[in-house]
Amino acid sequence: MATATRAKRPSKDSRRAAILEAAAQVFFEQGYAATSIDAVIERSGGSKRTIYNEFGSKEGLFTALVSESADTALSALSADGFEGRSLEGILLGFGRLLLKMYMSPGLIGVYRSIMPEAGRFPELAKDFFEKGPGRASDRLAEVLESARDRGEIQLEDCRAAADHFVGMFRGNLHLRVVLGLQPPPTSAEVEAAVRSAVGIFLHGIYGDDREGRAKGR
Amino acid sequence: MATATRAKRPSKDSRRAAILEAAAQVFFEQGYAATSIDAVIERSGGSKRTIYNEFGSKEGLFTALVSESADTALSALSADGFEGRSLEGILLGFGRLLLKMYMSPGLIGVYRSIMPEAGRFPELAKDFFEKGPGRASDRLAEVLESARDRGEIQLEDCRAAADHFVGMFRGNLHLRVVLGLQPPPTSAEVEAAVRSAVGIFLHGIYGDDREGRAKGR
DNA sequence: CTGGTAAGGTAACGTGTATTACCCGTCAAG
DNA sequence: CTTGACGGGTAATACACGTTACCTTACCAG
Repeated sequence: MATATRAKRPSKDSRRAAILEAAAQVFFEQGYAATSIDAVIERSGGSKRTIYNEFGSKEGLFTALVSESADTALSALSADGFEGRSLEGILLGFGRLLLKMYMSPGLIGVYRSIMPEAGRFPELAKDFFEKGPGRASDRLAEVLESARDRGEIQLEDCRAAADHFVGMFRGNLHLRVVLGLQPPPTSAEVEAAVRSAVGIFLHGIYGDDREGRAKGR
Repeated sequence: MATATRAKRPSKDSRRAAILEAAAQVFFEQGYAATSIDAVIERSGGSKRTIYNEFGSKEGLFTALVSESADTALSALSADGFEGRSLEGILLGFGRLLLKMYMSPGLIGVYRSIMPEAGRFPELAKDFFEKGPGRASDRLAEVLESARDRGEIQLEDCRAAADHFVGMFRGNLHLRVVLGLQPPPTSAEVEAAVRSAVGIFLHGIYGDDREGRAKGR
């Protein structure tokens, strides 16, 4: 049996992808409990049997969907090329990355759907938090600590500061989008929000000797 | 008919309150779609008929629950006695108020349950946002603007800054609690988080002439 | 005390849904 | 071309839930 499965019948992977695509539409729109397997099938084509063969159950499908959506949306957090930059540059880059991630349809959907189900899927909630907001905060805390070690900033609790920074990007703008009260922001709006947040955060970080002040205009 | 309804049969108000109490437990724990009317009755006593007489439908019950929970938790936002205080004092007080509100069981529950239902209850979502995070941001923006007018701070976009401030109090700590990954923070943790957030926010706000610097220790 | 009214309780109804038993077409080997 | 087996489609099953029809009981006017 060749590993390359050419087939008239759609390949296993494409079936799986189509189901996950359809599942994203309905689960992320209606929530886990209100979504029926039939509704997924209506959009993906194929049959319920395929879903049960591939994912085992409704829970399995939801778990796989959330897990993969989060992984995809959050994978950008791994690729950090922040080495040679200034602290302001790092924060701006990090902020843009964060805000774009948080505003991506995949993560918005994960947010919407995981909240009431966190009790039913504790491991999923834990994984999501640690891979996303938790990791973002960890990485930023490291950056801040090394900056503190170099004497660039003065900060008592780098971890708390990192949490606050991350929180600024899940503020009212994010909430409005998650609640469906407004469409995702344009690139210009994203950029403005990032610059504003970084400005506030940065100028509160610099110590009393304000050497870095002239750098930003 | 006397207004004081002494009754062997529990008064209408107490029945209503008992139902809402029970509804809060199950809706906020399981989410709207996964909650059955029977589950509410099991905890409140009484009968389904009572619920349908009082609230009309499952949707009506949920709407009333979210609406009243939000009103109760958010009523503290109206009572502002921030007049004579310094900007730092105002922000600290406002921060404590915000964080305690966001961590209250009622608002945590509203958060959990309204997210995936925002599409189904657009008005409820809008009301919630405007009465809560939106209003908080509005009020803070006013405070910031008047401070700017007095020359205390230099800030381009007070509205954006207010959103960021509010966002810091819905950061990773809040998310962990909403996802059930940790219990609500103690008073000491709340105080530490507030001081940290206000510190970052404030020292980023003060203009180049850093007159207010000596005030806070 | 008595009758009338409205609210509370019970049980049924119809619907929707997760899951599975069964059957058919398709694909690879011989 | 034939054959055997496996994945995919259909329909049935068992169940849970929102809602309501009907009955019972508690309250109040006279």
